[in-house]
Amino acid sequence: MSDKELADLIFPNITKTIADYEAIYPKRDLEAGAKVTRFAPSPTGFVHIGNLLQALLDYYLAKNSNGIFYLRNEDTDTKREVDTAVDKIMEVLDYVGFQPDEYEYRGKIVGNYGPYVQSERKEIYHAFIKHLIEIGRAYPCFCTTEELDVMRKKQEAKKSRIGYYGGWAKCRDLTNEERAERIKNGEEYVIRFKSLGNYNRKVQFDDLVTGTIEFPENDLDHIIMKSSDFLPTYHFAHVVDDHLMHTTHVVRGQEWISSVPFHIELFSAFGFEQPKYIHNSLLLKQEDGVRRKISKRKDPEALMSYYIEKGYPKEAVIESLMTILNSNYEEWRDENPDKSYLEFEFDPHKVGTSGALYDLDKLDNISKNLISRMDKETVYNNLEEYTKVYDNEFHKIITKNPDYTKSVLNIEREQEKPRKDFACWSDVKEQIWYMFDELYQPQNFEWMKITELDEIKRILGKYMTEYFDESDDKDTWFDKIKEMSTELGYAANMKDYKKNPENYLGSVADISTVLRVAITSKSKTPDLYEIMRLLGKDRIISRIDIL
RNA sequence: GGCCCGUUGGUGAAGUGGUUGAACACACAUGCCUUUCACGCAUGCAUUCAUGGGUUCAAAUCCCGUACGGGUCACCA
Repeated sequence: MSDKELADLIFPNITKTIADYEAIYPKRDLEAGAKVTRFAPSPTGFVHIGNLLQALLDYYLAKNSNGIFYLRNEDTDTKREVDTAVDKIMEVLDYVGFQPDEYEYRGKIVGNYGPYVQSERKEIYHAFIKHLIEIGRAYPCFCTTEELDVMRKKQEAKKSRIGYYGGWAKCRDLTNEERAERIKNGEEYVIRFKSLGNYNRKVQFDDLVTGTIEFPENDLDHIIMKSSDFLPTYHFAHVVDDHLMHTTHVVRGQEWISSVPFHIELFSAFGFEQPKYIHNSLLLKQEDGVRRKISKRKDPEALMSYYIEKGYPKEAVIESLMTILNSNYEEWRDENPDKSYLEFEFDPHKVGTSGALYDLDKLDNISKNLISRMDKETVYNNLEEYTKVYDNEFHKIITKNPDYTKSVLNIEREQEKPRKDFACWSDVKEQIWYMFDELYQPQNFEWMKITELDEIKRILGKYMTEYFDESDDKDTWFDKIKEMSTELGYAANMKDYKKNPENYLGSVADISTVLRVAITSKSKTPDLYEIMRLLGKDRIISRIDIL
C-alpha cells in the first residue's frame, strides 16, 4: 500500500491540496519591509499583562512598518476553552487601542486570510497533514497514553533521553498495510510527524531578542494531530497558519524557544520560509526576596482587568510596558513628549532576556505625569467615562454640573508645573469628594496643631466677620489671613516664626490649616483659595456653622 | 536528570576591551522652597558589575569552570 493510499484512507474527504491553498492565500501585497504580526492568544478566560506585552510588540512592529497586525484565536485546546474569553480579549485590545487589521469576532470575518479561528481551519490543517503523509513525513500512531507512560518510565530507568524517537518510536516502522488494518478496526490514533533529524547535529537560528541560539536538531516524532478531536497541536497550527497568513514576525513567550528546532524541521518539510522569531521573557514578581512568575491567582496586577478596573489611562500602561521593552524609551519620550510611541525606534536586542519585574510604582509615576499634563476637558471626559462604568453614584454627582466639576479638576492643573495627584481614575474621588455636598461628611476633622475647639472658633469667627470677602483676589485674600494671624498672636511670616517660635502662638500656617480643615475636613488639599472660590460663600458658611 | 537561556543598585536598566570616578528613570532618605499636602530644586543611595580562574598593557565587557535563577522535555497552548 502506498503512502498516497494511506493518506486517502485517513482523509477521504480532503480534496484541496497545498497548492490550492497557496493560491487562495497569496503573498500579501505590502511595501518592502512591512511586517506582518499576529496576536494569538488561547481563549482561557484571562488576559495577562504578559500577553499584553506581546500584543504591544506585535502591534508596534506592524504599525511602525506599515504592516499588518491581525488577531488569531488559538482555540485548539477545547478542554481549556472558556466562552467569554474572546470578549475579554476584544475588551483589552479595545482598551489599549490595538485595533487588529484582520480578525474574526462573533461570526464576522475581517480580512482575506481567514478563518482566524483555528477550530474553523480543520480542513486546511488536514490537507497539510495529508500532504505530509503522502510524502512519507507523517504517520498514524496507535500508542495509548498508558503505553507511552511505560515507555517514559523505561527511558528514565535507563537514563536515556525521554521522548518518541528512533527505536522508541514503535509505530514509525509499521507497514502501511498494518496501519490501514488498525484504522479500519477502529483503533484510536494520532498523527505524528516523522523526523529526519539527528540529535548529534546542531541547528542554529536567530532570535531577534536573544541572538543566535544553537540547539541539537529535533529528532522527536511529535504529535501534530490529536486523536480526540482531530485538531492539530500548537506546533502544527503555528507552521500552517503563520505560513498561509504570511506572518513575518512571530512574537511569543520564551516557553516556546526550545521547540523551535521542531518548528524548523516542520517548515523545511513543507519547503516553507520561516518567520523571524521574537521570544520575550516572562514578567516576574518578587516576593520574600525570591523571583517567581507573576501568577493569575496570587497577583491581581497580573490581569489586565486590574488596570481597566482601577482606571489607568491606556497610555500609561503602554508607556510603562514600552519602558520594560526598551529602557531607552524613557529618554526618547522625554525628548519627544508629543510623538506617538509608534514612532519610537525599537531595538529588539535591547529587550531584557531575563524576566523583568513589573513595577507598579513606576506605572503610578508615569500615569501621574501623564494625567498632570492633560487639560481639564480631557480629565473630565476620562473620569466621566470611567465612573459611568465603575462608580455610578459618583458619575451622577460629577455630571450634574460639568462646568463645576471641570473647575474642581482644574485646580492647579493648567499651569507650568501642574499637580500630580491622580495615577488612575479611581484615585480621583478620594481627592475631590469634599468639593461635592452630596459626599461631604465631615466626620473626621483632621485638625493638626490647633485642636482646641475654643481657639478654632475664635479664629473662624474673626475670619468670617472681619476678613472674609468673596471678591478678593488671591493676594488680598492671603494678605488678610496674614494680617489676621498677626492680630491673633500668630506669626504672619514663616521665617519670623522659625527664628523665634516662642514669640508666637503659632504661625500663619496653623491659621491656614484651621481654615482648610474647617472647610474641607482635610488637612491636605490643593490651593485653598481656589477651593473657597469654587465652594462660594454660602457653602463655606454652612460648613463652618456645623462646628 | 538532558537541552537551552540568563545573573550590573530596592526596581527597570545603560554599557559590545580603554573619555565609567558604572548613565538615565522609578523608589527611598535628607535638606531647601512653601499657608497644608503635592509640585519643583539640591544632595545622598553599587569602592563595583553572582563567583573562581584565564587572556590582555587594560575586562562589567573575551574564554573556561562553579553557584544560583528561569524555560523546556504533554493528544496545553
